[in-house]
Amino acid sequence: MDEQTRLMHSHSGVGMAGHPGLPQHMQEGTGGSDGDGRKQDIGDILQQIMTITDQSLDEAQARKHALNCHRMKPALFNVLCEIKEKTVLSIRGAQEEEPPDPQLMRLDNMLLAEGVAGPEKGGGSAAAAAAAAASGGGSGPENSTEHSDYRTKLTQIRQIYHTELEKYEQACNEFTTHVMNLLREQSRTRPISPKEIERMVNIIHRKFSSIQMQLKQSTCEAVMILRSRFLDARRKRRNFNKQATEILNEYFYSHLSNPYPSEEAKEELGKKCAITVAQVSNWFGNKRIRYKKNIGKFQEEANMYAARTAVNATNASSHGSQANSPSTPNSAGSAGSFNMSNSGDLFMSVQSLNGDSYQGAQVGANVQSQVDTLRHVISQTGGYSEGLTANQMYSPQGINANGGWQDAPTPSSVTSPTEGPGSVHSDTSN
DNA sequence: GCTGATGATTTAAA
DNA sequence: TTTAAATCATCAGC
Repeated sequence: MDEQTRLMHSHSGVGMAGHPGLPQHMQEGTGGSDGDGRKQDIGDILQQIMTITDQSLDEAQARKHALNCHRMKPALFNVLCEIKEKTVLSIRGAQEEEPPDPQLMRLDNMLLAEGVAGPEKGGGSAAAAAAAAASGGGSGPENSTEHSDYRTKLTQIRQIYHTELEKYEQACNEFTTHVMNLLREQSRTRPISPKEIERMVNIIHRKFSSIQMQLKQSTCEAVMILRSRFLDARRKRRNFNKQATEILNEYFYSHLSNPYPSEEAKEELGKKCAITVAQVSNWFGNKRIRYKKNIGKFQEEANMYAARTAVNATNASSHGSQANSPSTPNSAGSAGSFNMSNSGDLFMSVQSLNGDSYQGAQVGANVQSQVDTLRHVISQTGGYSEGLTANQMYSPQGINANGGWQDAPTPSSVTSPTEGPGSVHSDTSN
């Protein structure tokens, strides 16, 4: 800067013709040859620019006016703009070429999907539909009330979002206009090209869009909270109806040695219970772990279902028809039909009643007597105890020493478990 | 309101 | 991918 000033002072003596406030000798011509004269002109203008702050306001205004009206001004302006373009702006320009922010895109997509952004869709009908689906398609008054509540709250979020967005946009436009006017004004004395103004506008927009992103993020969070509050399946948990539970329990206890229904069996159970396959899987997962954890607690239940199964088996046998139970993957019941009438698992459920057999579970004498009764019933049906001895019937099966079902790991492709002396085919029976 | 039951979710392992 | 196990969140009976 000092060097520049010093150099510029060395050119003093060259002035602007016909302008007030300039040395008289400067106004009399360009002086010397054309080339030298132009150089001196430029040097003089630069010097005046550099010293403009040292002058009084009136003097500065007069010089400013003189500069604006100078014949060399447009050329100088262009040159400075060009230099600026090649240096600062070229660097800045490279930085500005950014791909669209993926996070912003995600937020936009989510807000669109939720019906918060974009055109009004009846207060988030898509989300309401999702709510209906999540609640198992229930269409009771309770559901509709909750959905309208959900919609109301979503509409509130939408309104707040749009209000804030409008505010941001308004502020952005105001600020942009202000900056543009300022830059345009300054472009009369500084080398500011329209392109640079445009870039500045883009920078302002980016700054504001980062604020917008925060708004979108907050809105998304609010929607997520709302969704979890209203749509979270856990919050919407409803116990299965009694009949469904009975069907599931019936299957579980009749396949106690291998309570891993195949996909087909799950589908069939799901159909019968009016629940999804996933729910069937959940139910069996829960049941297995809870049964294993506390066999004693489930003894009575197991006993009851074993008895029921036995009775069904008896009826089935005497009527020559099949009981209504889904087949296990390794049972040889007719495909698609519910066949548990002759399942060897019946024995397993009976065995499970024998507390000595499983992890120290206690079984009372009454249970033992029921087991005996069941054995009797089973033996009467003919075909269930074929080839089985009393020892086989009471040998520990199903849950092994580690607390797992023997053939649990391959539920969908179960083959016969290892059959040692005194063992019973886990699911056999055919 | 407390407590057990229960359906769903998450995490780790195979 | 399926399962066990742990955990969460709600339901339901008292």
